[in-house]
This record gives sequence, C-alpha cells and structure tokens, in this order.
Amino acid sequence: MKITSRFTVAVHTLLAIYAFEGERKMTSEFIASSVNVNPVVIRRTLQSLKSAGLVEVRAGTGGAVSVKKPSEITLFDIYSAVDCVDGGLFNFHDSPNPDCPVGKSIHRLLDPRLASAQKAMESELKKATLADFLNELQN
Amino acid sequence: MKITSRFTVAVHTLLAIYAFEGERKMTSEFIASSVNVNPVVIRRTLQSLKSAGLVEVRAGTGGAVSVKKPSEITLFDIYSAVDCVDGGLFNFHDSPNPDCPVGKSIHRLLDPRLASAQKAMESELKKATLADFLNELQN
DNA sequence: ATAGCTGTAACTAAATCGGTTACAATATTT
DNA sequence: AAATATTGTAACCGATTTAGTTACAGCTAT
Repeated sequence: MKITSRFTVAVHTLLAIYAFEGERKMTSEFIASSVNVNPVVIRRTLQSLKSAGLVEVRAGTGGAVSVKKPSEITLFDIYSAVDCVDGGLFNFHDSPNPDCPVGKSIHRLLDPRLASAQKAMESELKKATLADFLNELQN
Repeated sequence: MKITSRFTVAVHTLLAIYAFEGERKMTSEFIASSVNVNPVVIRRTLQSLKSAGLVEVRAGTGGAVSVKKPSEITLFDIYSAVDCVDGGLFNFHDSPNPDCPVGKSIHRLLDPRLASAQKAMESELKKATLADFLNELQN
C-alpha cells in the first residue's frame, strides 16, 4: 500500500500559494482547479497545513497565505502536517505467538530495521524545501 | 497509509523456515500458528516468496524449505517479493492542471524527490539480511 | 444586508486488506 | 489403489481508508 496523495496535494497547494503570492487571492476553488480535485479536499488540506503552522487561512474574507519563508518548509514538514503515515510506515502483524521462539523475537529483530528504513526516507524528505521548488519553477 | 503487513508476515515466515530448518516440517499451519494468522494467508505469502525464488514449497507432501543462504536474502528482497509497494511508494494526485504553471510543473519538481526518498528507504532495507536476524535470534 | 468564501458534517463509491470457507490437485504412505 | 495430509486457489466477507460530493452554517469585508 502506498502513501496517500494527500501529501502531494498538500505540496502542490503550498507551492501554489507561494508561487502566486501577491498576484491573486488563493481560494480553495482556485487551488482546486490547479490540483484538479474538489475544493473541499483543498479546504481539508489547508486545515492540516494550518494546524501545522504552515499557512494562514482567512475565513470569511477568503484565501490562504504563507506564514513562513519557503526555505523554512521541507517536504518532511508537509508530510508530517498531513499525517499520511500515522506512527510507523510499516504495518506489523498483530500478535505473533509468544510461545514460539521466532514469534517471541520478531519484534525485537525487525522493529529497529523498519524504523531506520522509515527514518532514511523521512531524512530524504527533509532535504528538499519549497524554496528549491520555487527556484526550479522559474526555469 | 502504511505498507501492508504482508511484508512483516513474509519476513516472519522466512525467518521461521530458517530457524526450524531440519527440525520440523514447516507447513502453512505451523507457520500460521507462529505468525498468528490464517494458514491461507501464509500459503499466499509462500507463493509470493516462491515466485521470487526465495523458498521452495512442496505441494502434496507439504512444507516449505529454503533455497538460499540466509546471508543472501535481504529485507529488500522480501519486500520486493510481496510487492507491498506497487510502483511508487507515494500516491500522486491524478491530473494536475497543465494550464496552471504550478500544475504543469509539479511532477517535474516532485517526482525526483519522491523517488529518492523511496530509494533511501529501500536502500536501508538492503542492509539487513536474514543471517543477521538468525544471529540475533541466538541471543 | 449582501456576497463570497471557509469550516465541517454527512454521505457515497471504490479500493484494499486480512480473514475465512471450501475444495480440487498433489504427493507420500499404507 | 486407497487413504491421508497438505498445498494451491477461487470466492466471498467485513472492516478500513480514500477521495469525491453535497449541503449548509459561520465568518468577514464591503
């Protein structure tokens, strides 16, 4: 199973907010037309980003605006904001048999390896910032 | 969303096969009792492992046996065998708007980053072999 | 007051997962 | 050749999660 597209939607959303900064009001409807999803999906995304302190959303008047410098937001921040991997990346079978030597030890053996694999992925996500994308967007 | 427990079930299964090598016939039922899942789940797992050339399964007579040295099987091999991440690890929203500068570029910007994050995770999985686990199992 | 937009609840359809039953096919044993 | 044990696999289930959608109350600037 894969990591939900909420993540890429959120990246797209934030990137659009920075890219159009000052040019137009970034309503959920406009962002939705760029991402090509329902505006409600964008509003939900914006709520997640807002909870993580990555955007400000203006109820009533409308529009989402940035609150940080793009160089201060990594892919990992966005990934964390939308909570696409609740806890561990890897599901583990529920209750290995403690009366079997293998069942008894499987968590001890496997957990650290899974954790470091997840961490390796997440560390990679920390290396890219929105500023990088905005730069590449110019070209 | 997370990576299916088929992966940890498969690791558990293979590890049990090596751990009990020569001691008892490793039927799907016995393995299932260690993993604590339905035997059919184990049979399905064994079919995946067999397709990947990681075990031999004996129809009729019963039992699964190893075909490689444990040092030759990495977590990544097992992960690949059970196909828990079909293609990319990250889902991507379907059809970003090509008429928007952000929508037009989002794949170009994001795809390489997602790929390298996935690769970092998978590289980490390549570092651990079943031999490592069998060693640690002694203690 | 109005207009436009957000915030959020509620429901839906589709996908996937792990679980389970059932049974034909297979290979040893007697 | 028959009996036995086990694999191989299809079929179906309930649970969960996802993204999509409708609907509407609440907010805020004008």
